[in-house]
Amino acid sequence: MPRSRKLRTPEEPNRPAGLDTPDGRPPSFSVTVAVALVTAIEGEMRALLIRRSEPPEEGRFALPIGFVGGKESPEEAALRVLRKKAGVSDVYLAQLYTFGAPNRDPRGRVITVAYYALVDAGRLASLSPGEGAFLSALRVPWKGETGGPVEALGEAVGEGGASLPLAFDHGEILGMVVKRLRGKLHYAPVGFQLLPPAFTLRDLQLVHETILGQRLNKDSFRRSMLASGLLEPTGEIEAKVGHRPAAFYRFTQASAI
Amino acid sequence: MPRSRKLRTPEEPNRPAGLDTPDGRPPSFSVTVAVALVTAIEGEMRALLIRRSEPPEEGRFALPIGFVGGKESPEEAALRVLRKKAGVSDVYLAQLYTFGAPNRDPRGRVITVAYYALVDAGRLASLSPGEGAFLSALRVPWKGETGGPVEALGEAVGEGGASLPLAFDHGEILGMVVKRLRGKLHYAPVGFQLLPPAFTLRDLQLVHETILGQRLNKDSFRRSMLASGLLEPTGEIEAKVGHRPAAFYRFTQASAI
DNA sequence: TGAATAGTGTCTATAAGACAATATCCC
DNA sequence: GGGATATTGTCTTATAGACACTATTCA
Repeated sequence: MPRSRKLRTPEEPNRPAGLDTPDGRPPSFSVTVAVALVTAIEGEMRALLIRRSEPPEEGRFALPIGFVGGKESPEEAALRVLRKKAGVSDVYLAQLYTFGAPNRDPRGRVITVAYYALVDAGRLASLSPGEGAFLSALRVPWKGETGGPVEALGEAVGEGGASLPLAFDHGEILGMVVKRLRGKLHYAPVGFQLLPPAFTLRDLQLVHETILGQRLNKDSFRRSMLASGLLEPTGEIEAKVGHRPAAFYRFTQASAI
Repeated sequence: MPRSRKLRTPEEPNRPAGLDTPDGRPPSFSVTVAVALVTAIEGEMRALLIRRSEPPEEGRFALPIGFVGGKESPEEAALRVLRKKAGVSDVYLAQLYTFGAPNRDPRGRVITVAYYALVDAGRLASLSPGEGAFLSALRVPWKGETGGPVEALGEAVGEGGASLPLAFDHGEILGMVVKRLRGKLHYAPVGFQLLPPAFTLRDLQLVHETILGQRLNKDSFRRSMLASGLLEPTGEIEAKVGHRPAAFYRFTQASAI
């Protein structure tokens, strides 16, 4: 039973014992978080990107990233990064995937926990993203839940803008976000995190269509959403819309996704 | 552009620069993996547990765990742990969630990447798990995809065995596995990872019912599975079953879940 | 032959898609 | 009033559940 060393040394802090590694000693990692801040605007998925001003990947576009500090959880780090790099708080945040390939970062052993955050487009308009940060439109080159990387565009998808060079594996991460959201939509009311508190059925359908990348049947969508019990009318209706105003709804559940 | 230090020191390897942390310097982490090796036997979900023979959590029951080595990815570490602690290779492995709360482990800062592995019960019978390892039945105290921890039982669920004390947050991890599998079942043919290459529709239905924790309509299940195009008859039929033999099927897709 | 489950066919209930008709607002 | 979209209602089609009936094997 050689449980061995009880003493700590600076370069090897106290760690769980009795576990096996190839070289016998657990190596040290840096842990970072990457956050995909996603919204839906005018039928497009968009994500916050920041142009990198220094190596590595200088000049390429990256998700907000940051180290996990010594006294915070990865999730807290993600929220801190969102606050600092994107100027947003109180957003829905969920863990996506953890990357840790040995040669992922040439400068050392790094584990990255990727998160995605959802926010309604209206709130982003009044926020102050940091230097070089902007909302890039996403082009998804696959259907359904096939998966794979997505492209980030400088302009709106419909305007044929060139795709931006993405740093690291951030194109893959954004692709996983889209795939995850499409999956969630099958059984969870994802949409309301991308919408203001009150919205019309048309707004909700457009968000669903934007996430799924395909048109939906209007009648069926109305019926199923109204029958789901997740919506309740606010009593308000649209104003000044040039046509019959739609009723506003809110979600009856405060959480979900 | 103070990209600074190119030199490495033992206690602080070269790390990405230009990122913010509360204390200015990225701290070091140990990274571990925990693997839930899950199967379905006779209508029960089961997972491999190992009784811990040393602190912390001595005497409690834990998933197979291990450090991520210096030259392997977390996924490779998970496969290595499965091979060493459970004696299994060539299993379906998927990432589940990453845990990294600051006080998760009293001995230092640890990030744990949790995985789940699926294997058909027949294969486990011929394998040799390590010392103190066994397949524990899982009792799921919630319905649908509510989520929450599950209990591990020393005996079969139906036999009223006492629930075993689980180490760390492994009850939560197992609960997340069940929740994840139930979610996947809505849109992916999860079942075939828990079945041998050839199986009857009854076998498949029992696996689905075991995962979901509820009975399914036999007629609808048959129709939808056969209409899905995911199954094809092997041409073989059961033998010596005391009743009309069922046809064997195989999955037409080699991957999925 | 009987027990037991596999597999088929049919009917019904429910959900989804299509489409027409009406309602309501702003210009 | 005209344009535009919301909302309601009805009809059709697809899918899921219920159930009766036949088929096949082994004890």
